Amino acid sequence: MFTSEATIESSAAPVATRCFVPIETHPPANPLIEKLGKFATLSGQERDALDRLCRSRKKLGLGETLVREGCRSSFVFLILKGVAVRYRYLSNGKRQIMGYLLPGDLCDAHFLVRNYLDHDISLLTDAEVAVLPIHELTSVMAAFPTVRQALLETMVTDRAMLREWLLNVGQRNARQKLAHFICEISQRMQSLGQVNPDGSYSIPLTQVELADTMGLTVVHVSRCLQRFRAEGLVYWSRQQLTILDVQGLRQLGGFDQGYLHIGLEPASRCGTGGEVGPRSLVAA
Amino acid sequence: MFTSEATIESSAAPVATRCFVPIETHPPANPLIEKLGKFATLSGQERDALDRLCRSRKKLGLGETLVREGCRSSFVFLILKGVAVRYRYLSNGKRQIMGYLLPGDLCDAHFLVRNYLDHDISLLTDAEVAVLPIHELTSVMAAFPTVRQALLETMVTDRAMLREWLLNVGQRNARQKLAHFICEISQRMQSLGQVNPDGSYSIPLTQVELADTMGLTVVHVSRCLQRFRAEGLVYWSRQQLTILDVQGLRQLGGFDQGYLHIGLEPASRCGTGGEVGPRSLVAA
DNA sequence: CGAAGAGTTGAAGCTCGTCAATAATCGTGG
DNA sequence: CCACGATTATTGACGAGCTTCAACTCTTCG
Repeated sequence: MFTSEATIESSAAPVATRCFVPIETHPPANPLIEKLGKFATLSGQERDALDRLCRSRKKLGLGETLVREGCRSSFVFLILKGVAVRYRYLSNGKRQIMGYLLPGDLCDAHFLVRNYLDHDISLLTDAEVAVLPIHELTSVMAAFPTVRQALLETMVTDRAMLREWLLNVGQRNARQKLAHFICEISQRMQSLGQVNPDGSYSIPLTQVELADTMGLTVVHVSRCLQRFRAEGLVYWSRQQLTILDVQGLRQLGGFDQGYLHIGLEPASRCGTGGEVGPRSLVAA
Repeated sequence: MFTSEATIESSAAPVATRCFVPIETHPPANPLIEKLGKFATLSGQERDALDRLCRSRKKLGLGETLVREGCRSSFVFLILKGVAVRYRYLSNGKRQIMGYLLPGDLCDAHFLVRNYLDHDISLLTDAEVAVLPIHELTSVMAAFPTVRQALLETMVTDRAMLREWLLNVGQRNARQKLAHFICEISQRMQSLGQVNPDGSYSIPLTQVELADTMGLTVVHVSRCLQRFRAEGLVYWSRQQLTILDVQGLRQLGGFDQGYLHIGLEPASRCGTGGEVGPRSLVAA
């Protein structure tokens, strides 16, 4: 039942799996370049500059905190390998997870403005990060407008993801939330090429993280996941995620995927100059 | 009630009311300048450029839609007077409100990147807006780095507010959500000087908006508000908001206010260069 | 005045949280 | 290698918070 699904990706059609690893195939490629490459075409010069920017690397262990609320730093971290999580605690001990950082993601945009962080970021896995000096990053942005533009786009994308999460947490029920989130995270993993040969994903999240992501309790998450399994939708166990029924899952979660801006050239769907439409309050 | 509004500034004006209206007092001041002025000190040249940018104005009516999902435009709207709301619908008819736009706020950052909007924005009141041609805006940003920086900050602030909302919707119960939101919106109104002489606020939101903001039903919002009233916390009726117990409300909602970045020079609270702290998973 | 929107109230029920106990799994050290 | 504690996952019983449905009132506005 679920091997059949799983093999779809790997066997016959590797297309979806790696369509974002254009030319180079050497494993220790720079994930930042790959990521920005999705938003703009980078020249050799620009790629070199980015490579130089990431030269200082560091290995860190599971559970370490990258940035802490209220801190300012003259460095920005770039995730090279591993997964980090961004979150805030409430005084009552509850935690809201605000995002997951995968390879290629920057530990925040405070390089854009003098601004301290309002949350923590820490590691869900052992990881390797690059430590970018902000002033160097700034110079690169100044020297290469394309790079700056691409960086701004990552920020806009990030915000789009936040809005999507708000929608998810605010308006959907537990099953839908989970379904949507699973679609999102697997999509991101896929765009990074991090799909196992059997079509599953290795995602280092426990049910605790899932719960704190969607404002649910662990108990309830557990029950939902079990039902997913029983229904043949998703098999998530031992941090191995296998999606058995992609269609069903997307439909349940109302997942669109456009907002992730992963290598999609947004078709200009509608072009009403500065016109303001007539009164219209979209009747639900 | 609406005219008395304008006199607030001049009359007996309590301190808190006008601490963000530095020098000029002519009523039709440019709200964009005032807003950016909170992030940076603008030169006369810069102010002129911004004024020129906003020269094309337009009056619009309640319920009109400023921007529509999926559209791209070569203009950006700036709210001069009135209130707009940003939202998305789910296919099941549920709506999540993603933000409120008050005078001085820009109808989005798609001027930064070639990027279509993933939501609608429409008016909760009659309003006056300025229509900024994106290419002009871009030139101004190029010519005046200070302005660009300030604009980026508004974007970062916007994102901080989104995170705060996510926390709110995800982790608090109905009363806390409401309390938090009321703190936020009143704070923003206050920073705009839009406080009535009696200390109340005129906020054009119905309970429907409140519900869609926090992922609750109108019925439940109604009950909560009534209890607030009974408890002497807040009196919100007929779009007139009076906060009776600021302390109590803030405590209930866990409201901090720092994230709004309203005229606060962020003290560099903590200065650990690029150091990575020791393992520490903050035990709740 | 009549219609439409906004707010209120009550009853009933479902989703999800809470509490608590048990398994399963993992990392660590003896 | 097995034993140990710690984390993670599962299960059941129970209850609370919030939703749903429906009726009714009040206000606004043409």
